Amino acid sequence: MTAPTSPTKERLLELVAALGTAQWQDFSASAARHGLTGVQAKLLAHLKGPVPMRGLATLLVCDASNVTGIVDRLEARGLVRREPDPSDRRVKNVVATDEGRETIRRVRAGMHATHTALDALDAEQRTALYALLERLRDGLRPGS
Amino acid sequence: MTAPTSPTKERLLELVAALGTAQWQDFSASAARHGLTGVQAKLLAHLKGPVPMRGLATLLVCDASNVTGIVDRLEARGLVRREPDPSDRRVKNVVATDEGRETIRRVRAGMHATHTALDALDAEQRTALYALLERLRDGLRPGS
DNA sequence: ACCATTAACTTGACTACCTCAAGTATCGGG
DNA sequence: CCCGATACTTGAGGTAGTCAAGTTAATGGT
Repeated sequence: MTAPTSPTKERLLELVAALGTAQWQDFSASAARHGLTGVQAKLLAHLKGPVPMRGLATLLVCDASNVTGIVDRLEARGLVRREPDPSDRRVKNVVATDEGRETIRRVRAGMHATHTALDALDAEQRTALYALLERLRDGLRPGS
Repeated sequence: MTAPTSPTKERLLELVAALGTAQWQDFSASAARHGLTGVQAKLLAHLKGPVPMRGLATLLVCDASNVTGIVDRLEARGLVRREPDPSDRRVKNVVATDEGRETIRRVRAGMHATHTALDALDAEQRTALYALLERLRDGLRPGS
């Protein structure tokens, strides 16, 4: 037989969980080396442009009041800035400062374990992995 | 060319992160439906047999004193039991109660998004995914 | 056998994260 | 103009995480 009987869903589930955990550990450890918590770095990672507080709460899947505290701490370190939205005075847009952008870049670059793991795959494997993960994520995203 | 140039490492990194996050959200949401936090459920998931507190700290990659609190709360709910280790009186082994085992089983079963996502793959895709993830995790595990 | 070291666990103090309820300011439609 | 909805903040309360210190028990060397 070509395939040694496909792995059970339980085994796959376990593996996906283990991978997610390992990746988060790697990310958090790298963030810690730059004086950030994992959550702070994750928020920073979402700031490719200005994002309203509410939008961050949606992205992080948490209450808006939680975002207030995280942004407070990032702002105190000068990695992020709140600026008023010109078209809606209720909204505060969060923007990464130059230092913030540089910091998150370094955090990503410092994920040694993840980089090493990905380096172990050749181009073909990466393409296959990408396709499979994309498919998985699409199923994982919306609702059930 | 057959492959549309393999995806950049950055894109793959991002995808792995997104997948990890989505999976954790799904797990935590299912745990919450059973009155548990994600961390509590994760600890419970490791209890296939008796595990000393220290071992749990290693598995969860956190300080031993942190485990004390988590186990306290699980024990208060009757999902877990501390029992003395016969061969080393310093050690307390944590064991899941029947209710604890049943609860974690239900939490896993309640991960609707993950199950749906995995159901979208055929046997061949699962086998390929499993192999790739296993490879990734092995690289992600030890040191750099 | 004895003592020093080391290991497992808990406690206490402190911070971060997270949610909910309530409050303030603003927006937008009738 | 007023009412309801939306964006954000604040405060209370609980979980999660770290570090330092303390207790108890195992262990190794002499």
